[in-house]
Amino acid sequence: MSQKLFVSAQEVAEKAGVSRSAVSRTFTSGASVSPKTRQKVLDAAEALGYHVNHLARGLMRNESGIVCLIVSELGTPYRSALTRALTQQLQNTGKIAMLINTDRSDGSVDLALTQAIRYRADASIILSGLPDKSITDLCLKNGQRLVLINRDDDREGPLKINLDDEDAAARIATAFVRAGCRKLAFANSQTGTPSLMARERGFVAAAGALGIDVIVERFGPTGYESGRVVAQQLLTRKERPDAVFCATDLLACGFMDAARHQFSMSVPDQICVAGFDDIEQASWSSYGLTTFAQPVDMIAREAVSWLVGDAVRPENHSVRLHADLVWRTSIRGG
Amino acid sequence: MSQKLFVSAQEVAEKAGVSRSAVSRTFTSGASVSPKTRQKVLDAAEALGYHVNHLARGLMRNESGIVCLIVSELGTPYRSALTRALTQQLQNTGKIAMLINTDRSDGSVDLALTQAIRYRADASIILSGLPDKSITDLCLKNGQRLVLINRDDDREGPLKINLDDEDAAARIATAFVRAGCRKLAFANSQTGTPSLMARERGFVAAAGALGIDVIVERFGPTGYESGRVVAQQLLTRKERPDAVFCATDLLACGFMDAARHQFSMSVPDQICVAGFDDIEQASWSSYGLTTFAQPVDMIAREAVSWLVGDAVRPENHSVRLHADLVWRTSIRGG
DNA sequence: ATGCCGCTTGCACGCAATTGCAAAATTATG
DNA sequence: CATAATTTTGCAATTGCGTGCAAGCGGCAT
Repeated sequence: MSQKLFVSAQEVAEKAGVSRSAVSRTFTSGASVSPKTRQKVLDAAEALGYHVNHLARGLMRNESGIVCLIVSELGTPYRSALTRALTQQLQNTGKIAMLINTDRSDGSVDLALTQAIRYRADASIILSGLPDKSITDLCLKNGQRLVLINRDDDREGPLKINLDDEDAAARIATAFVRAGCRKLAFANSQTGTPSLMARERGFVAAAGALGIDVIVERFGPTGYESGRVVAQQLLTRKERPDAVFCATDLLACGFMDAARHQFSMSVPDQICVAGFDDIEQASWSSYGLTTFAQPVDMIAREAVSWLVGDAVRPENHSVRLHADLVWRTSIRGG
Repeated sequence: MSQKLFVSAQEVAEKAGVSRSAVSRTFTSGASVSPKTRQKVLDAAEALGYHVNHLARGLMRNESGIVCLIVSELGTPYRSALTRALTQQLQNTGKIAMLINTDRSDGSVDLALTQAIRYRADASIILSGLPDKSITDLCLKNGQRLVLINRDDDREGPLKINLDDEDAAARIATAFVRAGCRKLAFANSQTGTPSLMARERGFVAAAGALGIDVIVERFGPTGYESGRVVAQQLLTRKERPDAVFCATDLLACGFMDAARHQFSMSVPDQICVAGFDDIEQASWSSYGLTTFAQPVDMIAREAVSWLVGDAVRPENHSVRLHADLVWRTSIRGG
């Protein structure tokens, strides 16, 4: 009574008075069915509430249609925006997203990928963390495609999508100098993820080329609170910086709030601030943060089109996308 | 050569020198296997990189382990926080989340549920929109469980999780009055979702009971920009309100920013503001928004524990959770 | 009428697992 | 040591579906 099973192709076949294969062919694009049996099947299916079992189909075709999204800190603006774009793109191409949370703990990503393998996901997209080589090898060996977003890794096989972090950092350094700033600082988290470190490297190097030393301060995870703490550290020095590049917008928001409300400083008059990601909050008028836009839609498009493509893909495929500078009011001039 | 298939239980059985059932039993908790065959199987599995095929398992057991999350506007702080909590809870209980984006378009949710049926999801959790009755009936008939979060619907079968929106709205009305406000306003979006309308109703009713008329203004979707527009509408009246309850925090942030930066008003001295959701940004020092906290973790726990429970569930199960008032600085006094 | 061609259709097998049942192997008991 | 009791184990059936193969069917030219 309660656990009534789903309708199967068999039942549809009986009701339509055809063979089960006819039902199967009706729902398989490119199969040979005459228009009239096709219609009989569709009517019967509609009447019974039949829907193809994608578990069984996946079993046969050896292609589940599932793509695994591996994410940490989904509650964060940038991560959720990217996740949204990815699931949307996947849906548009007939795939479906499986979502797995990870945390900082060791092996968390490996566990997620194991789940992806169990469900025979066609591919996995990794937005956070970096899996063990043995696991990625297993994925690849089984024909599962892998996409690494913003994780600068040099192993072969996966598609790697990155931004021009270093170049962007250099651009903002010159922007600061052009605005008359001379005491530059970089605010980072302590997570040390590849893209954050690339921004730091690029900023320090570009400033160095202009003859300026950069004060680098790192603290905690990549969030608003850390931005406040770093502000505390930078603004209690005897020589305050007059421009700060924050590794992410969340850090920048925290920094600006502390600078304004705790140290009564004016942005951009006394200190210029820039961020990275272009989260929605960056455009809110309390911040007006000048920042670099992550091209989330383009990232999603690149990832998904590569996943579904049967084009022979080069062994070491890597995409580098450009981050546009979005100019707002947190830097003087412009 | 490329599409090397996954390792099957058959191959593991051969390598371990046992039958395929022994392999199956090794990976089925509660099955009877002797310690030594079990070990032989585990060794062989490890060596070959074998992982149980959950598609096939789901087929046999008639239980896929998949739970469908149906969400719109995932990029939004509240939605992403709730989604995160849900996927985490699901993982903790051995289930896995499938994520489907919906938009405002007709039948978008129905399409999502169809996908859920195709993949034989054990359950679906709907965070946005409301599906057609014919579809939910189909889900329920097939033994798929349904959870509706913040969608006040009266159909039988699904679990409904709601907050005490009306009561919360009444509490904030008295708080405004206690702070000395007399000209109350309510800022809403035009989406007219049940919980938003409940907040509006509750606020208007409670104010009415205190002898106060409420100016209600509605605009657009539920986001920051709409908050700004509503501010425009409310603050250009000849009699400005001195307290505004915004249906969500995003609206409240937009409202506060417009009030401060566009109308040069001081919050809370000239106007008090309250929101709903307690998104992370509400606690940022630029806002310090007094708001009601959505108990996302508790919502997730309730939903998931009901999904996995075999307890006979009453036909019309409904949970009403309490939204705590988080007092910050956007209302005078306290 | 016969032969040929092309499109449909059904049969039967295979995909990767779980599980009831009975035989075999192990252990406990008299 | 024989017998009973208790696991363990393998066989075979089952889940829902896709697909190669051969048979069936209709149309057309000879």
